[in-house]
Amino acid sequence: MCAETLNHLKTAEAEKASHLEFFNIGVSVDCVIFGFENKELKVLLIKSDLEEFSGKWSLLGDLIDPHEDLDTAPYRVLKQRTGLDNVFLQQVGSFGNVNRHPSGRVITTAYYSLINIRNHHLKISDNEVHWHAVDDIKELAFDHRKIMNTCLKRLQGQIMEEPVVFNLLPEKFSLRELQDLYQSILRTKLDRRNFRKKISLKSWLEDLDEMENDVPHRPGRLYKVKKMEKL
Amino acid sequence: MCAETLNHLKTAEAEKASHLEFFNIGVSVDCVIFGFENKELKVLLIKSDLEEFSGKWSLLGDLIDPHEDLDTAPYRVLKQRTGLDNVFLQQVGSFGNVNRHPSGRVITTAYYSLINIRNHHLKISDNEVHWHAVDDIKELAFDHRKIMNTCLKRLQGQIMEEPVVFNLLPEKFSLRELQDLYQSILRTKLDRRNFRKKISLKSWLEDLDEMENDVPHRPGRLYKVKKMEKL
DNA sequence: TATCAACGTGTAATAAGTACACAAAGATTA
DNA sequence: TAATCTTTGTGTACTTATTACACGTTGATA
Repeated sequence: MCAETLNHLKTAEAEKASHLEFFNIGVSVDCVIFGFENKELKVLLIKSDLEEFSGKWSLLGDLIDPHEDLDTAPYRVLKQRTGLDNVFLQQVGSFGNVNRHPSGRVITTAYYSLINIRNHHLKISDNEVHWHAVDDIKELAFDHRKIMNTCLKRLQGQIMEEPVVFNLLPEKFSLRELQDLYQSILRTKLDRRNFRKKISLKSWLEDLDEMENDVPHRPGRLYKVKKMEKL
Repeated sequence: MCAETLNHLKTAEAEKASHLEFFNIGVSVDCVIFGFENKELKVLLIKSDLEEFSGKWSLLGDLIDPHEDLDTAPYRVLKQRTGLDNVFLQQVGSFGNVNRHPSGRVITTAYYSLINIRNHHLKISDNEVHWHAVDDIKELAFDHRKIMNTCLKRLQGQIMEEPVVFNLLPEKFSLRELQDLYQSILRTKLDRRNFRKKISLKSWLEDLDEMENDVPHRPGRLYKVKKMEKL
C-alpha cells in the first residue's frame, strides 16, 4: 500500500519502508514551490515514478517522520530533495479524499514555498526535478493539480496584504520586475502608475539609490524589501 | 499510545481500538463549533476524559475512519456527538507537533463550524458537552486553545468578505442582532449607521417587510440572507 | 542623430470609510 | 394619558483609497 509513499521514499531511509505495512493511514506533506523567472511564475515538479502516473509530474513531498513536527517536515523535504534551505513556507491545507492515492490511504498537508530561482540553485539530487511555468501545467499526478490551484489562490489572496513576494525576487529589484511578478501571479495587467502608488503606500520597500545596469534601455531604480519585526 | 484517541474513541466502535497499536501516526479531526447566544460568541466543548487533562475542556474530535474522506469526517463527528446535521463547516489547518498529544503521535486537522444554537438543539449523547463563551475560555486540553484561536482568526478575517455569519443566526433577524454578532466576533464596537451602510452595500440581505414582535422597545425590521448560487 | 523601449511622474473623478446627531416608534410606568 | 425609556432609522461632511489616463526623459542601439 501507499504508493505516494514509494514515490516519496526514494530518498528516505529503507528502514521506513518496513513500517509501511503498519500504517492504516499514511501522512505526508507536499510542497508547491513557486519561483519566478523570465516574467513567468513557475513551480518545481518531479517526475512521478509511480506506474499509475508514468510520465506525469508531481509535487515534491514525503511521508512525515514520526519524530518531526508536521510543520517542519516540508523544510526537510526541500532540503533533502533540492538542497534548498532557509525558505519561505506556509501551510495551506490538507487533502485526504479516500481515493486521492491509487494504492493506499494517504492524507497530505500542502505547503507553499516562495524561492528565488537564481539564488538558490538547486543541487538536484536523485530525481528529475524541473521548473514548469504554471500556465503550461495541465495535468499532475494524484490530486496535485487541485493542491497546486489551492496554493496559487492562497498566494494570490496574500500578495496585496503581506510582503511575501519578495522571496521570489533577488535582493535588489526594480519596480518593473516587481510589477511583472504581481502580474504573473494575478494573471492580469496592472496600471503602472497605480501599481507604484499602491506599493509605495504599503511602505514595504527601501530605495537603494542605485540603478539597474544590465538592461538594454533606460535603467530603473533598485529597491529592496525593508526588514521588519512585525507587519 | 494515542490518548486523544482514547478521548475520541469513547463513542467509536471498540474494534477501532485494536488497530491503534499499529498506527505510527494517528490522524484525527477537531471541530471548533461556534454558536451565538445572548450577545456572546460561544464554542461547544466536551470534558476531556484523559487523565493528563482531567477537568479540562477540549474540542470535539475523533480519529478519522480509513474509509471516509478527510473533509467528511468532521460532519460525521458533529452528527455522532451532537446530532447536528447540515451545518456549515470549513477546514482551517492541520496541527501536528510531535508533543501536542501526551500519549502518542496524533496529527489533527481543524475545522470550524457555525451553527444556530436555538435551531439545532443538541441531543447531547454520551459526554459532557457544553457551550462556553469564547471570552471565558482560558485553558483547553491538548493544543486546543491554539486551534481555537486559529479558527477564531479565520472567522474574523472572513466575515466582512463572505456571508458566513448567517449560519449563526435564526432565519429572521434584525440588523441589531447582526451587529451584535459582528461585534462579538470582532471584539469591537461598530458604529450603527456605518455598519448598516456597509452591510447594505454587500447586498447579502433580503428585507422581509416584517417587524420584531418580542422586544420591549421599538421593533426593528427583519431580514433574511439571500440565497445565491455563487458569491 | 534618430529611433526604440522602458522610466518616472500627477490629476481628476469615483468609490469607500469614518465620525457624528436627531426625530420617531413602541413599551413601560407614574 | 402623559412623561419617560430604549432602541430604531436615517444623512452629511470629511478623509482616504481606487481608477483611468498621457507625456516628457533616459540610456542603449543602429
